[in-house]
Parts: sequence; structure tokens; C-alpha cells
Amino acid sequence: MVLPGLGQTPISMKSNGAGVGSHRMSTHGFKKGPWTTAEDAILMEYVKKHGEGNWNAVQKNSGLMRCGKSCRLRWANHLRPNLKKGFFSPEEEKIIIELHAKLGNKWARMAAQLPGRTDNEIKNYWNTRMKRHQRAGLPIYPHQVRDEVAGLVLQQQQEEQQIQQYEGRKRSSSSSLSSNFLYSSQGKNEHDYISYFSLLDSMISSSARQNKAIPSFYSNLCTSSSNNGGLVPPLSHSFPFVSSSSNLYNQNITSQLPAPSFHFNSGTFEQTLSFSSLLMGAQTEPIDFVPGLKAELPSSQTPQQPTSTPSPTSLYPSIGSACVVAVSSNTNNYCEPKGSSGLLDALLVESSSLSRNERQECEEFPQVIDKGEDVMDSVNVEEEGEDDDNKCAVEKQWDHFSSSQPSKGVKSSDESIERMNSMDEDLLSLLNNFPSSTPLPEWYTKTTRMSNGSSSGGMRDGNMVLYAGQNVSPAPAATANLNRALGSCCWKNMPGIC
DNA sequence: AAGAACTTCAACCGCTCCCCT
DNA sequence: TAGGGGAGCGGTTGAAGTTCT
Repeated sequence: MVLPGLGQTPISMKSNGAGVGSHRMSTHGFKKGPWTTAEDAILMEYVKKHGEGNWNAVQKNSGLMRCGKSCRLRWANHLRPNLKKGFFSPEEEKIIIELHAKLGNKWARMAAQLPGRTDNEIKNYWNTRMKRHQRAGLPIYPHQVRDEVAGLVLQQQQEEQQIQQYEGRKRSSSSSLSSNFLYSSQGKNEHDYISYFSLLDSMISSSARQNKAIPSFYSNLCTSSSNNGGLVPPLSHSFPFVSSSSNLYNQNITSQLPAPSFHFNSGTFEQTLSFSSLLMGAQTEPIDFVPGLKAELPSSQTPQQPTSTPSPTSLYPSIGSACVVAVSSNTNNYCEPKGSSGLLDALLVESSSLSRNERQECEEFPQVIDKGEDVMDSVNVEEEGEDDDNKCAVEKQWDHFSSSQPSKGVKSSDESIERMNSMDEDLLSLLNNFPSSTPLPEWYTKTTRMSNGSSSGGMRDGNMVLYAGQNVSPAPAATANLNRALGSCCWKNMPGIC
């Protein structure tokens, strides 16, 4: 049964994002794009009759040419009763901020505590707010929230300390450091982890200073995908980030020192180092360390993701010093041991960063060694000026790259798109290795837009590719994402490994 | 007024979890 | 216990709206 009028009146003026143009058909013959009033009516009628759920049956029973997922989403986000629309109230905003501090990007769980609001709505709100705050140089979390969470972390740490002391008494002796450090995520405390990388960091720093090799267990911990879900049990009792000297709120740490992030994945300890995490630490200036924040990057879904996406080690030569972030407790304020876990994670990462700062000199990671300055200092280099001789290979490469940029306003063509994609790879590669001391080249920051001849509003840059001051259409995905990522990037904060 | 720049948000995608057989 | 399918989640996309120049 297909009702008349189907597909005639889009509900929203906005087209769906994933598709190019409206009303595309999926490979399974389902319609994509904005919903029409007629489709909404069909879906509402269906739910009225059959209730929610069994979304894949909607198409069979109603003739609606939408996949089950699409139906569920439409219902959940727009059609179901008692949905609140419009701006978030100040009270709701407050709740969202607090929840995000505790939960991270757990939109669905946040939505569960905000009646009438959808996860999508909250997610969009948060992302918008975060960008706004970043631009304005404002902290993402109010001091009050931060303090509360810091207190929570301290409390958790104390609890863990007690557990550790108890378990320490139980253990007769330890045969190896490694065995002490690693324990299985399959244990009964699977969801009760807290990582104590402060101690690890100091150990690594100490090893480095003494020219000792990094303990193998540590590098294994950081790089393996072992099935035992290697975790770092509580060993350190110091949480420097809780101190008032904490830099997190002053937004310095991560802009200087991109922090590798890790997540737990069903008992597997995996590193999630990627170009996105690189940009996460360098996206803006100033920057809040915002849990869950990832710079928009070539998506894994994107077929044109550059093959030159650097390996974790090329991004983070100091990978051996990367730290586990997994915080939780038995309280309601726990963070799941996977993905973003809110301000708690941020606090822990900050701790990691503080320690890592010391390790910049570490000879264990020769790639990281800069010209003798730490990262903070290297930012100042641009003020002092530097001649060509002082430029590292990457900088020179960049100079060459930028000086060879073609003229602006190239019209799209197969050739130009192909060239842009090729340049994407070069650019990504350069970005990954670009020193922090050099400002964003003018040719990149200055953009020209070419009109697509549309009748209103001109070309939307968000829909265009901005590449090296040029636009091409359609967008090579990697470039489009890179543009987003670089949208407000302060060039000098790109992590330097020169 | 035109078009560039920026923002918003609906809807998609891939992945994971969970339940049922 | 394995695996298939449905549901849900979080990330991402890009067209349209809005503001700026």
C-alpha cells in the first residue's frame, strides 16, 4: 500500500546529510533523504496500530519505502509524542553540562535524563556549544562542574587505593613488574577500572633519564591488542591534576601536547591513535580538553580516506609513553571503560600530559626530540624568527609544497579532483609532521570561493571543498573533512615533531 | 545586493549489543 | 554455544539557514 502524495512535501527544508541531493535511493531500494509529511503520516499510523519496535516490518506492512533504521530514527527524533522542541532551557543546559562531565559523549544516557529530548538533539547542542566556547576561548565546563568532578576523581582514587592496599596484602609477592601491572579485564572488576598512569609516566621518565630501556610490559601495554585487556591497576596515589595548578582549565595542555587516547574494546586494549587524535590535541587555540572531542577527519566511512593516513607511531613517536585512560567506580558517577568518559577522562589525560611534558627530552624516542626546546618553547620560536637553515626537513618540505600551489579558483574536473586527492595525501602527511612553530601559510588561510551558479546564497562553503585556497566540487572527502578539522585551527599548535 | 563565511541539525553510516532460535 | 537479526548508539555528513563582509 502506498499512500498518495508520498514524497511530495519534504518536512524539512534541509536535506539529509549523508546523501548528495535529496530523495536518493539506497542500494536496498529504500528511500533516503528528508521525510515528507505523507511519510510521517504513514509512520505515525503504523506505530499507532502496531506500536513501536519491529521497525524493519514497517516497509512490509505500510509500503513506506524507508529502512527500519530510518523509521526508528524519524519516530524517535521527530514523531513520537511528548517531544520537546525548541531551545534548551537554562536548567536543561546545566544538566547537560553536568552529565557530559560525568558521562562524556553518552548521548542516549543523557537523553534518558532529559525528558522530551533526544540524543541527537543533545549531541548537536553539545557540539555547537563546544565549538562556540572554543572560539570564544571559554572553558567548556564551568569551574564548579570541574571542581566537583575533580573531587570525584580524588574520591575514586582513594577508594582504589584502599582496594590496592587490601589486594597488596593478599598478594604474597610479585614475580615480575609486568604481572603486577597487568590484570585481566575479564575479572569481576571489569567495569571498575581506574588507570594510574602518573606512576607509569614517572617510571618511564625515570627510565629515560637513566638511559634505561622502556620496560617491555609498558610498551606492550600501550601497543598491543592483547586479549587480556591489559589494564593498569592502581599504583600511584598522586593526582597532580587535582591541584589548583591544573592547566586543563587554562586550556594549555592539550594544545601543546596532543594526548594519545586509548579505549577499551570488549576486553581488548586498543590504541586509537589516529590523525583525529592528533587534531584533537591541536585543533584550536585555545582549546579545552573536551572528552569525546574529535576533530572531524576523514571518516572511516569515507572511501577516499587517504592511504597516507599516518601510522600511530608516525603521529606519536612517543607512543611508548601513552597512557591508559579508563575511569570508573562503583558509584553512579562512573565512566564506562571505553570511549569518552567525560571530564574525568580529561582530568586523567591532563595528568598524563603533565608527565609527558617531561619526557620530551627522552632519548628513547629520538623522533620527538626537537631543537632542544620543549614543546612550549617551540611555540615561541616563530616570534624569534628563524632562518631557512634552521628549518627542519618537514618545514622545508612545507615551504616547497606551499610555494608550488596552483592558482586559485580551479574549476572542478576529473583532473583537478584527482589532483586534489593526491594533494590531500601530501597535505595530510605534512600536517602530521609539521612543526608547531610555523604559522599557517597564507595561501591556505586565504580562501576563495567559486560560485556554483546557484540562485540564492552563493556557494555554501561547507558544501564545497576548500583545498589550498581552492574549491573543487564534488568534494574529495578527505579534504572536506580536513577543512573542517582545520576550521579554526591555530597552526602553531599543530604538534611538531621536527 | 551578492556572495562568502559560518552555523545548525536532520539523517545517514558503521559498529556493537542483545535477544532469540 | 553460535550466529542471525533487530535495535540502539555515537560519529559523521552536507544541505539549508543565518550572519558577515
